[in-house]
Amino acid sequence: MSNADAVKTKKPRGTGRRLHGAIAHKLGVAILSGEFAPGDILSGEVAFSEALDVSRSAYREAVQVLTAKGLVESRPKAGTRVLPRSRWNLLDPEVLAWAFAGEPDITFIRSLFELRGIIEPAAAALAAERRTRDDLKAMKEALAGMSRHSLATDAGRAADRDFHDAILRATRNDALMVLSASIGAAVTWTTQFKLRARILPRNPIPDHRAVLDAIAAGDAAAASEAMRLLVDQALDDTQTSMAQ
Amino acid sequence: MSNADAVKTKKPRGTGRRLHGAIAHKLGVAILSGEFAPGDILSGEVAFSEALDVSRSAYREAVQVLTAKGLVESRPKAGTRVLPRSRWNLLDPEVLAWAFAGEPDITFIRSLFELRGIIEPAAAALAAERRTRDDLKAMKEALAGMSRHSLATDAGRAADRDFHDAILRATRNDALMVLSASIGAAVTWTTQFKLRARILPRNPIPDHRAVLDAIAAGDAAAASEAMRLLVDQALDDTQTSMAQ
DNA sequence: CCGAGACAATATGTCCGAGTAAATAGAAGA
DNA sequence: TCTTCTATTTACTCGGACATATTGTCTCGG
Repeated sequence: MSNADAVKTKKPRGTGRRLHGAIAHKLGVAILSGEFAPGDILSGEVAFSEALDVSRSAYREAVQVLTAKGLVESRPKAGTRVLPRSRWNLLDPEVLAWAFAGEPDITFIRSLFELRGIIEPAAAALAAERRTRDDLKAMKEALAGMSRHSLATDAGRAADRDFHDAILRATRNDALMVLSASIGAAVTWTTQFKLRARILPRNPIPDHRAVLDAIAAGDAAAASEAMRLLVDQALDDTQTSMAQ
Repeated sequence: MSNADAVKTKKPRGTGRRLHGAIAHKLGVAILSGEFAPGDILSGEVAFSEALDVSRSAYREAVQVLTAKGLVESRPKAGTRVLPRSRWNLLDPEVLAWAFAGEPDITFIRSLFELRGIIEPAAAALAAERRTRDDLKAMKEALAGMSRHSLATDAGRAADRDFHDAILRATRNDALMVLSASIGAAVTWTTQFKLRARILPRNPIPDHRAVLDAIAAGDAAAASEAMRLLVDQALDDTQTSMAQ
């Protein structure tokens, strides 16, 4: 009975995740924040696993996660190398979460909004053509949720996400629906930025209702335009809140 | 009596990948092809690892990869469950590869083209405004490569990918550049479909040149329109080749 | 007869140590 | 100087053991 083991009874429950998930989170945030730059080498499985106080198995499984998301690549003798940013799956919801865990790059946020400005108006147009009664029902419920709760609450932000999600689902396009998670994350985190900067976003209900009305009417062009306005205003709010 | 071990000298080098990568590939294809449907449970780590003739560590690392891509979720006692399709990271290059490994869903291919039809014209417009001299040079070289080699060759398809990739890079938008891998994959595999169906795609050079010229001229509207035509024609070719 | 709480069974999660294979750096030779 | 070979370093794979958490069941009480 090694008495040294008795001291080691600490439970490294850093997050609520599984252990390897927590390790992946830690490493992912470190990479996204630039602590480990592309080209850097995380050499030494044993060294890192010991430094993080986990077994090599847990560390390796964490590295597999990072590899699956295109953040690193590991080869014998060469070690585990951080890949260039172009290989990162930046639209992966988890990677996105890591990117926003630190202080996110303003340029990157603008990129996300530019993507929203491309995807969502087009999606709204498609939704106007293809939406079913159930889709409209989901949108209305989400909008009602936004009316009940402020965007300052989790419930309000969830309703906002649900609204945009319902539109993307109404496009009946799997590839677009996948982007829902990414775009939803962008919506949520940018909203939190505004709050962090003590900026109260203007009342979003009218803009959202305009989109809903156009989709319900089956007017693709109007839906696209209404959504474009909505995204533009959200970008304005975000930029002013980051400027200060 | 370990003489049975001596027989076990076989090298299960299924693919060129690492072992856990090969397992992940096998499981990923099985899931994408519908062999394992959402909700199905891959219960029994030991059973699966033995069935695949690999250690439990290798199997677990493979499952971590699938988990990272949103294909499965595993919990103690409950087993490893295949997640609903909406949770899959269908735009992940590796997942896309698994989707095209079997016989891909026509609906899904149409979804990808719809996404291209949204992204690429908008990207071309942005590229027209932001392209540098180096960007134009890359596009010209890619176009030259397409002229030299037919799309029936790997080199030709690579040049095609390079062309679209250069445009997305010229947008100076990280979020759009990430989609490059996905869209590039869609371009490559759909081109191969046409070949498999003995359909010779029409000469793609003029269409591509039109896009390049508009971007070089800095005419965003023209670039967008030219790209829209290009994608539409590619979709036409693909649909006719799949119809037969 | 039905519901709530305790309990045990089971599958995943974690850890350990050894041995294998591969890729790069260095040494030896041409 | 260039090529080839060796040798070391590093990731990769394996098998086993223990810990942990969830779930289904069983019992007890209403």
